[in-house]
Amino acid sequence: MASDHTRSAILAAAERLYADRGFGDVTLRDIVAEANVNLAAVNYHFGSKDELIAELFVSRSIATNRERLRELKAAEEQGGGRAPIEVILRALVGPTLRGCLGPENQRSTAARFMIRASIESVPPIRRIKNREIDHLRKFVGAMRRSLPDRNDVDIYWGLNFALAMAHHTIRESERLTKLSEGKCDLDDVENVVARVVSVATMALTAGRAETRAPARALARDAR
Amino acid sequence: MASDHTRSAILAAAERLYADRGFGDVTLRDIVAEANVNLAAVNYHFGSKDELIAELFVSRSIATNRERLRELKAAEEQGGGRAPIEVILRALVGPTLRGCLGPENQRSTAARFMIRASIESVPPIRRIKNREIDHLRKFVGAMRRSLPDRNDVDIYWGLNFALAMAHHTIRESERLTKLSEGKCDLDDVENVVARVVSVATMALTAGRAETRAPARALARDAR
DNA sequence: GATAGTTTCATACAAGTGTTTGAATTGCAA
DNA sequence: TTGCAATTCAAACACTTGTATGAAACTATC
Repeated sequence: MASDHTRSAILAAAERLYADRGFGDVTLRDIVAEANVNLAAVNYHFGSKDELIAELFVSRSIATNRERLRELKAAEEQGGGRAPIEVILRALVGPTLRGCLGPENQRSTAARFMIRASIESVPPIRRIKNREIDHLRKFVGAMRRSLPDRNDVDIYWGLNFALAMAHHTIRESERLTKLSEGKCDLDDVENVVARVVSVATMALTAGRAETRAPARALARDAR
Repeated sequence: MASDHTRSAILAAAERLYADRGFGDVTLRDIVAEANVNLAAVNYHFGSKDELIAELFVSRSIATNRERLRELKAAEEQGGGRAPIEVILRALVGPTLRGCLGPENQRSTAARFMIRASIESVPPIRRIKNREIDHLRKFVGAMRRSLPDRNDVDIYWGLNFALAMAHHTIRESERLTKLSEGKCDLDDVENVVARVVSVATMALTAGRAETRAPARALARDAR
């Protein structure tokens, strides 16, 4: 079975580099340099570069999903099967935001890697990514239980917007900081989480009549 | 001055391919094949691949910005210097959503190219992208005039979330369709625009006390 | 301590990339 | 038509990429 040392060194180095620089411009030679191993080691241990990426993504994916679900289940059990929508949304976007924003030294390479993966969509990952939908369905279920008289379409849109705000804020954090001249403090992660959750909650709980058929009359007037 | 035919054929082909497949896997040889020109033509007319991308991005960028600003100015003039926040947001996200979603045959390659550019962030584009911030500032100004008693931080966050919802919905439209089993109709673009504008408006106009210090007590309780 | 299996290493390889070159072709003015 | 510049073209170039090879080093079992 051997030491496994090289294997995990490669995984760690690859995750770090991909998280920092994206998949586009990280070569195998970059990875083996970072890991201090020989070039051929990647193909020896993983078969190919794509299989390395896939293994990295799968293992990180199930770890992340497990964490989010743990948080969700705990909340639902505590609430006797129904959690407040804010808590559900917090379980959905909190871990990722916390892992990607905040003080540099406490960001997790895992979270940043997953964000890269969700953005760049490189072939080996795209092939696997379908199962993330099954994971999201569990959140849809919890949201349905939390808001029983909300229709499904609104739930889906609410979920979509919650993820949108979280991911976009992470991706464009630098631009938001620059645009606001530092007035939007992205290091205050809990504030960011609260804002995202607050807006998503509003989207999901706003007056029914308005949200079911969202402001179309107004849309026409505005043309 | 010559015919310019080759030049514009290359630009069109490149835009089409980048819009469809992203920057990652479109080679110079793909472009010249699509444009029916010789390989060397790109370097002859543009100097390098990066300069081709940059020129494409710059020209599309100013065109898009001009359109958004035209819509914004018209609205403000009609309202005597102040436009309703919904109309401002509509001018911000409407054109992009309309250009990227909806029936296949009426999507604009320009809009789809710009979305790719905003996602993949390839080096030649990253170098130019700063001026987009100046463009966004004009929308910040309009939003300030529309909501004079809102503080700047809330404005910035509202703008950020509006763009977040629009872009994310475009990028993940396929996933949302699959997740909702078709119940979220992304071909009904005006409905999508209305939803995004509606939620962003709520984010920007919700009760002051709540949004200024967003639900932090609740956040603590939820842990 | 010899041996067989595993792991490392330097090196080579094939394929693909953007770019360059120099000759051919074209288009246009004198 | 002639001459000259602009443009096109096929081919080659230099470089980087992921992968394969075969020898060397290591490890553990007998």
